[in-house]
Amino acid sequence: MTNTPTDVAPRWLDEEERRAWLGLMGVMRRLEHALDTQLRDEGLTHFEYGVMAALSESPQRELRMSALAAYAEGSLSRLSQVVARLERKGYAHRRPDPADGRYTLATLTDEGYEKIVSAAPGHVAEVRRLVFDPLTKAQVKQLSHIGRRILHAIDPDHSDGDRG
Amino acid sequence: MTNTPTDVAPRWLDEEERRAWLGLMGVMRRLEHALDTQLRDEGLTHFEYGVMAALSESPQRELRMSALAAYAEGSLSRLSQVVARLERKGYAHRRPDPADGRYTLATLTDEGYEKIVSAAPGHVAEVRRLVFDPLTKAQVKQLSHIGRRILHAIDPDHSDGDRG
DNA sequence: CCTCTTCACTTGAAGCTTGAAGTCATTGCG
DNA sequence: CGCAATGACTTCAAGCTTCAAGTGAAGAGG
Repeated sequence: MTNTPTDVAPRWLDEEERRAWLGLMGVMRRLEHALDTQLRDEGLTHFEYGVMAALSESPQRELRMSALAAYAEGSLSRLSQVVARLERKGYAHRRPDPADGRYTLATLTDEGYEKIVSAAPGHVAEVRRLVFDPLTKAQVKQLSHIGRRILHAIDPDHSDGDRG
Repeated sequence: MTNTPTDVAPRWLDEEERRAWLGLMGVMRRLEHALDTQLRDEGLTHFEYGVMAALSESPQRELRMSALAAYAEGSLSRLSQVVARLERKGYAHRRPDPADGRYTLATLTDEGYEKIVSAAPGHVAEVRRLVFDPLTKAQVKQLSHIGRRILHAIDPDHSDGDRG
């Protein structure tokens, strides 16, 4: 069925790799969508949830925008837009860092904290249902390793304590 | 059918699950971005590439829109917009199915075929570099299994060809 | 001081995606 | 045949993301 013709093929994907690739792509596309759908009732996107969750776990529920962008795996530009949205919703607040005016500190408001606390159980339950329940403990461990290796290939200096 | 938004706190994620989750999220966000970046030189998005690749491997390089949407893991609405874009670029063509006017057949033009053939080697090389080179053969196999299980949890009737 | 450069962040415009509503062909039923 | 129902796609308006350009704070050099 396959054997797509090309003139200058590097190493093509073999059957097993193809299966893995389809699986990975499917998960990437469908999981994100499923999580967004679950959070839709809460009026949050999955990315917004991630941002608020990161803030909620930080000291003073506060982080510099650049640090927050790294946690949330998004560009600074995207984060800026999203935090502006969260501010409009009353969930977050921004202020210049008193220690250095070039930095901006994003803070989770009390309302934002309540929001994330009430949304978290449902969200975690969905994550568990879709990702962890179907996997064995060994597979979860494998997934950690696999994820770390791919991330390292994408960005070698992504703060890793990588060991073999 | 609404998900219970709050209620009881379910089982939280343990350390290993947390690591796996961060890995998976990181891969989802960064890999898609990396692939889009690689294909940017070709003037294609990763999703467009997937659509064209699916067509190129089909008989007559032609598929019904709904079938194509399933292959590409996207909504029919999204696909419709994307194929319109590909049509504007001269890479694809649409026509009503002569056998039943409710269906639409999307076809890859010769120009589109040339495009995908010239873009494929670079793209596959990048996929290999980011995903398969860093993994052992055993991990690739694990990834197939893990992906299949998660996909099954997201959508139980998604063509289940599980053989081991 | 004043200006130049760097750095962290924000804004603007364009493009992509989404869910809802709309279109159009075929089928079912009287 | 007429007319509603179904199904497959398309379009629309709104929202989100992106890259590039812009803003403003801190420090360096004169």
